[in-house]
Amino acid sequence: MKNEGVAGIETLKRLKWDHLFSKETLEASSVVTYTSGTMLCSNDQTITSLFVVLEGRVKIYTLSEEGKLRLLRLKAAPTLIGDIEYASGRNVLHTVEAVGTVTCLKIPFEALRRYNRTVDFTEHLLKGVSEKLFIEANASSNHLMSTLEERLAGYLISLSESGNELFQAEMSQLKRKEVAEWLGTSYRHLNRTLQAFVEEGLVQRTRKEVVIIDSEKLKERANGMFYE
Amino acid sequence: MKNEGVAGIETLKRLKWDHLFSKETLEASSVVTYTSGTMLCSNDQTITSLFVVLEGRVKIYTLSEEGKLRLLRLKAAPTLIGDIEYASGRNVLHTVEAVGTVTCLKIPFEALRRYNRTVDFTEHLLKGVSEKLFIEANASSNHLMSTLEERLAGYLISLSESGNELFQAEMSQLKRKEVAEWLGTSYRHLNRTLQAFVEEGLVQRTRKEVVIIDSEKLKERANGMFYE
DNA sequence: GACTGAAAAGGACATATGTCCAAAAAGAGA
DNA sequence: TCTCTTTTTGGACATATGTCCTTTTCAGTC
Repeated sequence: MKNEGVAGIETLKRLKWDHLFSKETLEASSVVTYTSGTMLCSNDQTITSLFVVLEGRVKIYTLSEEGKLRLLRLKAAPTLIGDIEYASGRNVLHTVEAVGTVTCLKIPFEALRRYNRTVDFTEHLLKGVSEKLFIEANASSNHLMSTLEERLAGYLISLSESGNELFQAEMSQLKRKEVAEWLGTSYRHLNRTLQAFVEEGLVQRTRKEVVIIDSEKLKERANGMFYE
Repeated sequence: MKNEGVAGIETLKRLKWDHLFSKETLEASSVVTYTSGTMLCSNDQTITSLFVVLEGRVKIYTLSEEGKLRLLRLKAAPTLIGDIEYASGRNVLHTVEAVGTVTCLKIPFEALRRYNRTVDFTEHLLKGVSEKLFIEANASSNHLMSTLEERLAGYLISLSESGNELFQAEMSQLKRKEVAEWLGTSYRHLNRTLQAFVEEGLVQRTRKEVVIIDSEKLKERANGMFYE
């Protein structure tokens, strides 16, 4: 790790992730900072490094050829980017973009292959990738099997219930447009559905935010949909 | 491994998977045979063993509370079942059902944790889970971003192109109803779309099968959609 | 060969959702 | 305060897809 790396190691220790990497691996790595809006990697590209997001938040999405955006998640540090590609040897699955300033530890795949094939590290990757698969699979099923009304109600409920802090930290404060992208619908239709909730007295809508009025009925509308 | 296990080891060797498991692990495992239609595991259940499908084919799907079926894949041996759950510690993500007779090596998670925490094995799991994530993510994007027409055309093309033998082996010979479940649509709408293709002279439809007539135009209709 | 159950085919209608716009409202600078 | 841009809001319309049925066709089996 280059001279600027000390801060990186500190953070790794704080996260209890320092045991995952060998000395040689860290020496081959560097701490990188990205300004808001920078892509850490994008769709279908090849990448050659793993990113350990140490600080900041990233936005994960796919962009189709026709330019449609599918927002998957906002993720807060700590998180891994490039794990799936490292594991599968494929091109980048999802585009990742910095939201605000982001600090990463950038570790070449090459170094991982040479100096880091430990059970600890591999199990860490495995656990992480499995979690991502769970989230993706659920999102996918949810989308397939329910209407926007249910998903939107689920989203609002998930933002308001206690015990769901991680989701709230990551997914609140989306702009309206981003909410639409995340729910996989058009801005227009999101508004329409929101309007319906307002008319039924389930929520109140200001220009800035949506406030839940009748969380019981809203929960019924969500029909079991809940995000975490 | 119990006395019936010899056949299991033979198969593992043939698949070049024998180096993945320690002697102790194999001793704690057993070879199990399932008759057609049996569930190896189902949605939201807990499981405690990994299944190495040695012979036969399995059907992977999720069943929602309302009884809607989402068919994910037909998979031929060799394949792993329960890897995601082993890795994440969560309940079963997808229901798995035997199609025809299926032979598995059943390995308790317990034994894996005790006797099998090797880099080789963990990397094998990691690679497998990543692949599954890729397939799931693509399916999900495809579904979100394209109409049934495109997906159906893509399915038909994917079944006919050479160089796609794995997909063909696993996904041909679905019944019409299953195709609908896999494409995530209703039987009715699948028929309607098929009918449109017939009217345009893209395919010919007998009661048993669909034959491609104009694969060029069909490919255009698929609009880049291709499954593998 | 007639019966029967499963699969195929499609008519009729409802609806969730997308597309395209235009007007209103709010901020951001100058 | 006045522009200029961005965001919000919603009208009008098209369409992809689901739901519910009825009819047809075929593959067994008694």
